[in-house]
Amino acid sequence: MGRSPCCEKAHTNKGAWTKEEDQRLIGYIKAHGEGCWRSLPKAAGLLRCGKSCRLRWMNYLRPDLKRGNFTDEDDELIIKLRALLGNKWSLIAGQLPGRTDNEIKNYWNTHIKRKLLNRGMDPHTHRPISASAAAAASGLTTTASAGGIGFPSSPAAPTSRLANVVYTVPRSSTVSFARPSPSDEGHSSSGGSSDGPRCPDLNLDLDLDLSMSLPCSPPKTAPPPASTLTSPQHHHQHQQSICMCYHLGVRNGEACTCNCKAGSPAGQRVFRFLRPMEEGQYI
DNA sequence: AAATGCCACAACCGCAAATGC
DNA sequence: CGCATTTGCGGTTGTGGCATT
Repeated sequence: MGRSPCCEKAHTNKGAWTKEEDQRLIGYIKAHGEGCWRSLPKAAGLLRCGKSCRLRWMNYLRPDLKRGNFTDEDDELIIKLRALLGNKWSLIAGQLPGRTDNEIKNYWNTHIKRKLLNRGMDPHTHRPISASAAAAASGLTTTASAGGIGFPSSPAAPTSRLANVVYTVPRSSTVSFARPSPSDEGHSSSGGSSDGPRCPDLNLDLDLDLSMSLPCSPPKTAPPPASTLTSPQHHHQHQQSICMCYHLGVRNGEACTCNCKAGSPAGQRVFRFLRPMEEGQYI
């Protein structure tokens, strides 16, 4: 019963990849492109499951990956994005070209958590440790503490079922979140148990680089050529049609009322999208 | 020099969304 | 429309390398 295994485990290698396996995978993808991960191992002569091949390629072998240390600017961006998005590592990685979700996730767990602790910040709540400790002492869980990211908690905040959250972004850019209540969002992955607004008014001072590519449609719908996906030219071409809907979790352009399709004028930009809240998610 | 502990990173697992039929 | 399959994501684990004792 249940799901069939993704591959025939008895005949697949596990653990660290060998150079030969890497070369086989690189060679196959160079010749045939990405995709069809399920059938790729057999076609490429690899004794691996498709998921393993995909992970190896995405996290390690992709030619556009940036190796090396994170800069302080990267750190700060990750901290802000993590505060904004929660553990949406793939979305965070989308803002850091050449970095993978796995890499950022690991980096967060190993470096940035400690960095925040050294600053006296709780890495989970992004609030001063003392405040978190006080909240903990008073019996509040991190999820229940309404404040979120370093702004004062507001117990008197309204509990509207569709709380609008406006994130003000420098460079004349404003990001708006309209968060549906759990009963409104049937597509939420884990249902969500948000009771009350978590971030009624937030200014993260998030300095988004508008040159980053943020396609309105999912890559799957309109996939750009892999070779140009991360090229500076590609970024430049999309500077005038930025929409964060897809990268922030809304698929198929739903709930997107931004001007990305028509090409918004320069200057003030307003992005609107639904941000599904995960169960136990806090920002 | 050997033993032990810690850390960082790669890889795996399970689940949910997306897609195809 | 419903089911099966594929893909992608996030949490967790395993392991190799380095530091310390």
